[in-house]
Amino acid sequence: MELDLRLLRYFVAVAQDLHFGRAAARLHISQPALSVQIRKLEHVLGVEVFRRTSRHVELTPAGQAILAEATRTLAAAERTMAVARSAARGKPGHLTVGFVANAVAELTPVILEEFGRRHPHVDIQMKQFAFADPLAGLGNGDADVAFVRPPLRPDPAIEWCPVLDEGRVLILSERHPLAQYPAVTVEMLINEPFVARRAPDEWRDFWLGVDHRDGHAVRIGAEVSTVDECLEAVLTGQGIAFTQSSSQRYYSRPGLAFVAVKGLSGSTAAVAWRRDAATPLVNEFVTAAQNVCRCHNGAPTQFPLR
Amino acid sequence: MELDLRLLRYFVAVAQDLHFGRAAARLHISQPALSVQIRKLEHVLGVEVFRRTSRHVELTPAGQAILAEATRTLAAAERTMAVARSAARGKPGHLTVGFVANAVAELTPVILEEFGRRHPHVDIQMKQFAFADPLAGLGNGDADVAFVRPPLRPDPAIEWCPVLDEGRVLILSERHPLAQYPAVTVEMLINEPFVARRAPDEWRDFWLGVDHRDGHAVRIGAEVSTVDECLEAVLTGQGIAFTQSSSQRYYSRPGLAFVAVKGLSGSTAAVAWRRDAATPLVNEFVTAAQNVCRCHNGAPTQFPLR
DNA sequence: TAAAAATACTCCATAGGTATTTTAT
DNA sequence: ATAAAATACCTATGGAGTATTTTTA
Repeated sequence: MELDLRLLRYFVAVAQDLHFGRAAARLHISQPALSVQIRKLEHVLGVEVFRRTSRHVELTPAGQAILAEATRTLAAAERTMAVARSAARGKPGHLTVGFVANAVAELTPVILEEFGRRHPHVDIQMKQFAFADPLAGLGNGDADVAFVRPPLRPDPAIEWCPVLDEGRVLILSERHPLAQYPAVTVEMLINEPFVARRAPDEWRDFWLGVDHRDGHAVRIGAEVSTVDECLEAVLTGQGIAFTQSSSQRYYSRPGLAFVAVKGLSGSTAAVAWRRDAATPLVNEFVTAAQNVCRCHNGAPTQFPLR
Repeated sequence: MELDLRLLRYFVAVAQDLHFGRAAARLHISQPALSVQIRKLEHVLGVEVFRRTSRHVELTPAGQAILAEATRTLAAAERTMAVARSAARGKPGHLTVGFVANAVAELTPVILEEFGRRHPHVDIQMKQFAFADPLAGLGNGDADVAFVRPPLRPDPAIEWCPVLDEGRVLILSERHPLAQYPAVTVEMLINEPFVARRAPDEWRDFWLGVDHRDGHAVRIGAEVSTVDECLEAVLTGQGIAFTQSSSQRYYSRPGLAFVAVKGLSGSTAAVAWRRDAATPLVNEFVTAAQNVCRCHNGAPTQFPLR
C-alpha cells in the first residue's frame, strides 16, 4: 500500500486538534471516516501514531517524529502547487512571502515593487498566517521568506533583520469609556479584559503587554487567531487590545477607536528567512527589503504615531 | 480537486522516459490509464506539463519548473516513510546515507560503527544509487549524507571531503587475451570496446579513462546503470572497464579478472552533504567519517593495490 | 503507414456516509 | 452516565483495464 497526501493531511489535522471529532469537522468529513483513514495511515507507516482512548488522544513518540516529516511533505506539495500556478501565469520563478497582520505596512508594496523591478520573471505569492505561527510559514517551508514581528522564539535556523519600527496603540470600541481619552497609561488598563492572541507564549505575552503590567495577571475577554477576529472581538466589547500603530491606517473601521498608550514599548517588523533555504532569490528579496528600509528615514524606518 | 502523490509519481516517470508507453510499463499500469492521469494532473495544476504528439513528448517550461518541485515533494514523502520505519524500530532519530557501488569499501562499516557508538538512538538507512546519480541522492533530498566518488559537477550546494584514495584497475573476462598480463597500459586498450556507465558526462568520461586516451575516441560495447550490470556485461565479453581497486575484494566472481593499469590515475571516495541541510546529525556523521579516515594511515586512507 | 497518444466503455476498489456499539472516565 | 472513538454496512466516485480511434512524422 502506498502513502498518499490525504492521509498526511488527516494525520496533521488530528495531531493539531488531538480530537477526532473536531478534526473531522475541520476536514469536512465524518468522524468514523477519519478514524478509518488514520488506522490506514498507521498500517501504511507500520507504527501507531496516536495513543487514544475514548477520553484522550495523544501523539506517540513515533507520531511526533513523523509529524515533523509529514508537515514538510505537505509544505513541499503546497510549494509544487504554488510553482505550478506561477508557471501557469507564465512566470518561471516563484517566491512565497509569508506575513502576519499587515506585514510591514506601507513598505510592503514598495519592497515588492523594488524586487519586481529586478526580477520581473518571478511570481510572488503573498501568504498570510495566523497568530499561531508568528514565523509566518518559515518553520516548515510554507514560505520562502517572511515579514514577521519579534519577539520570536530564538531559532538558529531562522535569521531576520528589522525593517520597520513603530509604536503600539490601544484599540477599543468607541463606546468604551476610555475611548474618549487622548492617551492612556498601562496602569489604567490593569483591570480591563484583553483580547488575547492564540500564539506561542512570548508572542501572546508581548501583545498583552505583560512586561508593562508589573506582574499583574491579565483578564482575558476573548481569544483570537487572526486580526479580523481580534477586531471583531474588540468591536463587540469582549475586550481591548494593543496593536501596531499602522493598524490605524490598515484596519480602521466604524466603531473602532485607537488611543495612544504612554510608555508602551513599540513593535518591530522584520524580514526573516531560513539559513538553510537562503536561495539567491531569497537573498535578493532580503536585499530589496533592506534597501527600501534604508531609503525611508534611516534604518529601520520609523512611522510617526498619528 | 486535490493534488496527490500518485499523480506526481506518474508525472516524474513520464518526464524521465518522455514516452507514455514505456513509463506506463515501468509503473505497471496501462498506457491509457497513464494518459488519463497525466491529463488529470494538468487539470489539478492548471498547466500543460507536456507538449506531446503521437511522435514526440517533451516537457513544457512549466513542466520543467514543476518537475523540480515534484521531485522534492516525492523525496519528502520518501523521507516520511523512512522516519516512520525508523520510529517503528524504536529509533527516534533517522539518517539516510546514500552511496554508489561499494561506498568507501572497508571503511564503511567502521564509520557506521563509530557513528552508531555516539548515536545509538539513530537509525541509519543505507541507500544505493545507480551511476546516473553520482551525487547518491543528495541532489533532491533522497539522502541526508552520501559516500560519493569525484569527479562531481561543481555545485555550490554540495560540500565534500575525501575519505579514501585507491587505484583504478581493469576488469575483464578471464577468457580475454589481456587477462593473462600482470599489468597493461592504457595504450594497449585504445581499440578495446568499453562498458560505459550511464551517467553525467564528467563521470562517464572519468571511468572510461578519457583523459588517458590522448583524444582517441572510445568504442562502447555496452551501457550500464549499476555495478552488477557492468560486471555482467564484462563477463559476457561485451567490453572491458576500469573500476576502483577495492572492487577486487567486493565484486570478485568466477570468470572475472582484474589487471593493474600502469599510469592510470586513482579514484577518491568522499563523504558529501548539502550545505543547506547540514543538520547536527549530518555533521556528526561527517566527523565520524573524518575521524575514521584519519585513523587509517593518514588522511585520506590509501589501500594498496593487490 | 506505423507508432504512439487519446477516447470510450466497463468494472471494482475504496473513500466516505449513516447507524450503532464499545470503552474509559 | 456520557463523551468520544471504533465497528458495521452501504453507496458512489474514480482509477485502471480492454478495445478502439485519432494523429503525425
